[in-house]
Amino acid sequence: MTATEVFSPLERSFYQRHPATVAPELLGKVLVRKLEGKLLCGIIVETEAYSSEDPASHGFRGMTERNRAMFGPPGHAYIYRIHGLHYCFNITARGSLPAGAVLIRALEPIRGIEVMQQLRGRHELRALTTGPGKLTKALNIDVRLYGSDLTEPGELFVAEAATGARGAQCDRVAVSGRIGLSSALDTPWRFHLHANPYLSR
DNA sequence: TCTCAGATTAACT
DNA sequence: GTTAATCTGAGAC
Repeated sequence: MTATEVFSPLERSFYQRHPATVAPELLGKVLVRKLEGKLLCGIIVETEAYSSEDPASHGFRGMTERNRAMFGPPGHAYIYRIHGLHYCFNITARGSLPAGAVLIRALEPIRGIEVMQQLRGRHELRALTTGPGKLTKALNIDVRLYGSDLTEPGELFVAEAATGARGAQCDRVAVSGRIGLSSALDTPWRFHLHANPYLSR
């Protein structure tokens, strides 16, 4: 990493829209994690949209202690634990909805890869961030970052695509049904960059 | 108060 | 292909 690289967070207005609109536009953006002076970055290659009008969403049945961030202001981190073991990282996004968020499912690592390998305990690039629980571990994301403002250049934020980053933003966006759900499978709210090698599956 | 399913992963056979 | 690991909230009792 060089000191000349500057990442600017996306503006709040980017997140003040429906999750299904925000989710595909997040593809190709860069997730930036500052960790002990080091910079860990990855291109977002796979997302899923969730909203309070969706039976599969945590926000569907009202606010609980865990999901309260979904009902808060847009552009913040919603982090939760799944199956008692793994964390999933979401970005809150909603227009006039009472709650909404976009799940980040997979990244393409571009900076701080050695640190990610340490955190994950794995060496293969394709095993670092190709799943929701994997990327949170690779970037050391946990509940300490719950509610973080992703429009501020702090420990964690989302920036415009870095120049020369494999031209990820030129890839085509593909749409499909979401993964791992038992309800609302006919809602095509999973978005990913076509043929990217770092998709979760 | 108790039970179960879940936006998952990795280590088994 | 199958299963264990193990936390939270909803729904049953």
